Amino acid sequence: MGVTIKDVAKKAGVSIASVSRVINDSKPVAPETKEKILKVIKETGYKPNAMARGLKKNESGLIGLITPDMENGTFAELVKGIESVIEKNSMNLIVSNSKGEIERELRELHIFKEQQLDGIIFSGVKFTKKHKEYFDRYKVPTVVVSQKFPGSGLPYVDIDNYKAAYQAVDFLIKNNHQQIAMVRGPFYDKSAGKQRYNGYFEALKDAGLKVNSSFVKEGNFTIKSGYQAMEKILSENEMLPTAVFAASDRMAIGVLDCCLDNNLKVPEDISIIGFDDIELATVVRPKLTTVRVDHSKLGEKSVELLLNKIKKNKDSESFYEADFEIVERETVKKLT
Amino acid sequence: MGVTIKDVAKKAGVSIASVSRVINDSKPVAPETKEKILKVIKETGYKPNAMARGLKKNESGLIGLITPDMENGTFAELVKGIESVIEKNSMNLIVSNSKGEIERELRELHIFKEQQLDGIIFSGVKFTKKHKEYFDRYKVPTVVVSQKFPGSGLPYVDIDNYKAAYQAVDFLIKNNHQQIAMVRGPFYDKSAGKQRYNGYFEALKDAGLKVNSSFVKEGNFTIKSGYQAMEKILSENEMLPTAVFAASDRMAIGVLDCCLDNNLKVPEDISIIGFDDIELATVVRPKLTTVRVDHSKLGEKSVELLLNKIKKNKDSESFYEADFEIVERETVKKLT
DNA sequence: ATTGTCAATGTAAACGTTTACCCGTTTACA
DNA sequence: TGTAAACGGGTAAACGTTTACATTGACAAT
Repeated sequence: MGVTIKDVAKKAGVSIASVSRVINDSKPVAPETKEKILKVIKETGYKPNAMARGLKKNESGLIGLITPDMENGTFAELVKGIESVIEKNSMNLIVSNSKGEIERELRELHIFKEQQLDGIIFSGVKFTKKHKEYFDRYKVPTVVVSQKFPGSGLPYVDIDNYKAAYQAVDFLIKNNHQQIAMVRGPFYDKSAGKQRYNGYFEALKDAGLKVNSSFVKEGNFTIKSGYQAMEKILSENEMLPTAVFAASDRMAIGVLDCCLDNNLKVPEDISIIGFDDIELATVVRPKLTTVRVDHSKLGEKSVELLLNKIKKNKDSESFYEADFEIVERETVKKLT
Repeated sequence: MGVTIKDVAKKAGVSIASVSRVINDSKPVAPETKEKILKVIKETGYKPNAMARGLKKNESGLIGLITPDMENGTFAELVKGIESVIEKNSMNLIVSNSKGEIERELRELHIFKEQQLDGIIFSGVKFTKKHKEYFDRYKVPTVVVSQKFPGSGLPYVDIDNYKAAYQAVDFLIKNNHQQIAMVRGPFYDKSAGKQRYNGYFEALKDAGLKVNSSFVKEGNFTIKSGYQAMEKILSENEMLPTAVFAASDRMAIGVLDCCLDNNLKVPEDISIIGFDDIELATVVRPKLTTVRVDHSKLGEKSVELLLNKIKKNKDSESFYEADFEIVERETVKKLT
């Protein structure tokens, strides 16, 4: 179909080896020959066939990203970070949405194996026996992002979810809140969702506050689920919390919506703190106080770790924990 | 490295041809043989190498998406639509962000050619001579999405931007607004941004309203640019508009923010209508009245068109125009 | 018994590269 | 001047598939 290395070689009156050498400059070739070849390449618009090259060199130049959710507001930022370093290494990014379904996730992993991806950035929701089998068998270089999966042996890039949650709740406590509710995410093994809950729990405990189980409700990180969780908290408790910690900004927004719809003023009647600091957090009124996580950085770091792993760089870090920071905006009130 | 078709063949005591036949079921093979082969495949975890296959069959199973912006709130939805149909055809999606820079865009296109992508979904910002050269030379099947590029000869999937803008402004007029400002996007050729402005212009003209050039300011589709555009409108005019039409929801949110910061009540003092209906539109207070565009559908349709083009389906549509609809929320007030 | 047909399978070429190996010329140095 | 090293460049094998073509054997029809 297109023009191949043979065509170029013939037209330039050299062997295909020479052409290969100039396009990769893998070996010196005489200036005149080089020029001749370059000229033909320009004329014909020749592009080396990545599949043929990949087959031979056993690398595809492709990195895969599996996420459970592309609409959570952090995805774009994550991809931005990933792309920035992928681009520098002239690789390409394949994305795929598992929708949080294990079956789909596994299927994607297998497809990625077939496609001969050089590495995978994996933002899974759970690490099952099947995952283990997969990674044991195929050994595709992989790094986990925004999650940890201890015991999987996979390097990860994340923040310290426990610590971040602890500090968020502690921030509330320092503002004299005592009745603190939480809208948490689902629990899986040692997942981020679980860690954030642990942080909440310990912060309360350390402050000598009792944790009230009807104050914690589960959501699934969507705005709607945050709304519904807050509805439950409102209806099930006579004495309302003075503050709520949501395990994601989207859920926090749902909480906020719910409060507003129930004529609760934020932060006068009730304070809210979120998690992530997505763009939404700053456009909502009142603006959301939250825990800032630099997802773009997480993206960058995960590719860097992955690239190290691909190059079998033995003494490379096997994890990275990014900083976080509480950003005060308008949804937390200091009680007197 | 991994297990290949040869290994499977040897272990099953058959020829590689037979193995190939069962994994593709391209030709009948005796049930017992088949079973034997299948068993070995399962045992060894054999996966066909997509690069080898692709090289031979001259197709990669890869579709590329180029967008200028992944953080505009429509991207996730678009990709969702794209993925849903790509998945059905067991293909994979490569994404790439041009950041609206022509150079980068062109570079991506060339990389896509090298990677032997089967097709490209192109959301460009401008169609230059270099684009034309590229498509003329390489003939990679391509469909344009959320844009048109008449004269490029490329099929497109979009809405009728002119009509949609016209109706949005007409909606304002029907609510008795007469002083209508617009925050428009940048103009390129016959771009969507231009079309939306034309719709605004004509709607005013048809209603016998004069268009006031200090009422129209340019943004670049970000929230911030919307804010700044509105600041200009506010500062440059003694008599303020009673309504503003923003060419995207994000800019509309910027406008809203600016109004709020300037103690203008929305919609009491000023009405706003946006464009796109991204999720943000519903979480902002007051909730944004806007023109709903189904980006997920646009995504689906663009892959469908692309697949037709790849299969050289001659009598396939060469464009698709999706519906849109005005969704009334809380930012437009009916004047009396 | 001979031929023909058909199904199942095998053989080998081809896809477009990279690269180990080889060969011929030139250069450097004793 | 002779020999070795260095250099430039060509040949061909290999990467893991698919597939056209060839082969085999079984069975039916003559």
